[in-house]
Amino acid sequence: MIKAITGTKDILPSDIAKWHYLEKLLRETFHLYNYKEIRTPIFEETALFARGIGEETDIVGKEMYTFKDRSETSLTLKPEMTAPVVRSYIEHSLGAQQPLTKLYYISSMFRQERPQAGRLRQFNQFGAEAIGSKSPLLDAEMIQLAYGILKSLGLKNLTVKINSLGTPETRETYKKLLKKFLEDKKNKLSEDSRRRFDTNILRIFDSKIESDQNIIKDAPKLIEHLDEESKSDFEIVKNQLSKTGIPFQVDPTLVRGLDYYTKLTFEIDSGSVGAQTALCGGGRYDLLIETLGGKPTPATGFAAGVERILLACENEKSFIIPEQSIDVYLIRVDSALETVVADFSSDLRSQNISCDYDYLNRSVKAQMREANKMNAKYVLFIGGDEYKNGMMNLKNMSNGSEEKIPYSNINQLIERIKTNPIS
RNA sequence: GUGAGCGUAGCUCAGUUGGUUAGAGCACCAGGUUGUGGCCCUGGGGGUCGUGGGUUCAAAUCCCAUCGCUCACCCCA
Repeated sequence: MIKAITGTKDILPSDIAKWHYLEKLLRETFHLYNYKEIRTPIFEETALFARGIGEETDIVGKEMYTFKDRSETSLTLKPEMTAPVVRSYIEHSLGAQQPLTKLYYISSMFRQERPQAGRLRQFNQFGAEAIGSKSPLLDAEMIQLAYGILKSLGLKNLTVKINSLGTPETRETYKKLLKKFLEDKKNKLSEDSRRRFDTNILRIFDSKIESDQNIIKDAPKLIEHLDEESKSDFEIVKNQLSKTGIPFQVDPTLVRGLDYYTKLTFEIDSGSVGAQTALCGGGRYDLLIETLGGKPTPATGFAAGVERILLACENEKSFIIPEQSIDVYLIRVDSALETVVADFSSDLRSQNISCDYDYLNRSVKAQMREANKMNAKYVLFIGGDEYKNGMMNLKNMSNGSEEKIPYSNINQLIERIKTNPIS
């Protein structure tokens, strides 16, 4: 038997409803904030991610699905969406049409990691990017937007963490400071952290190893060495969050694994999804556009994991999807009337009435069971004596009542079904 | 890449110290008055016990290998 590739999942009809529910909520919410959808190709030139995300990141270093096409071009299945969106923004000069571009997306991403709870190799993210403004109000809006969506889904167990990484200049100054502090303690650090010392020293804060944490806890904090603008922007974000009633905590160790972040970064965690707690992560990336060849343009955004969110919703039973139903199930009492039933179905469907019937030549009892299983609101019996007298039987499945309707008057039938909805 | 746990019906699982034709619940199909659902009752179909090898008179059960799944580490959504 051929099975789905490791780390990929089928979304079966039995659980598609909650995806639709979420997608509808997303489109409505993004519209509320005036974001427009963008769709980019599933793969890109590898260089886009190498340059955009950063050569030293885990994503680029070991997680990408990279392959060569027949012309030997190196291609990569997108592991995240910010770089492609920025590429598209530059390529089509979206910024020339208006100074601020607000975009959202819902799409599959690919990363070759070992799967576990809340982690897949093909997974879906939704997110937003606002390109063209350095206003911290926009950073606050991102958090508000993401947090609002999670709240709308009924999620409770949420933590919003924020931090500021400052401008590149202050970050460089700070890195030197940190390097100086850690210099003589370097050989006490774990192997991973010693490697980070040279590649990306800030990520040492991410280490979960206790001995590392003991060393790093007395280190100077980036947040205490911010430049004036980063500092005041951070204050504005915090004020704005407080005003909109979003609970948050400042986490000076929140250093995200993508190199392009500047100033504000944030993460929304859930306690309901296993070890992978981050439902959503984002922040400001004022340098990325020029890194990818565009004009220097400030930008901010976030990405959220659909599977993780749905997992949290499932575990918290945060929302309930109503059962699916159809309006009418047509039952043929005489097996000779198959084509009559088919014709009636066409008529009903053309009038926007959802219906179905038995294609397996089963007994009336079997057809009734089927109607019941499909949550049909009505059953229409066709055949027998009524049919000979030009009538058919319409049965209301919630109260069991039946009424006769002339076979020739389909309008009366449609009227009945439409004006007599069962709540 | 590293570590741990688990593979028996479509699903959830039972299966004794190795011992007849491998079971249950749910789901599916048929029937329970000639043309009517849910509840209930009766019957039925469906399994290479993940795969390959080994031990044995005898393997779902013991041993080895292999594949797959799950969870965790790393990191991230």
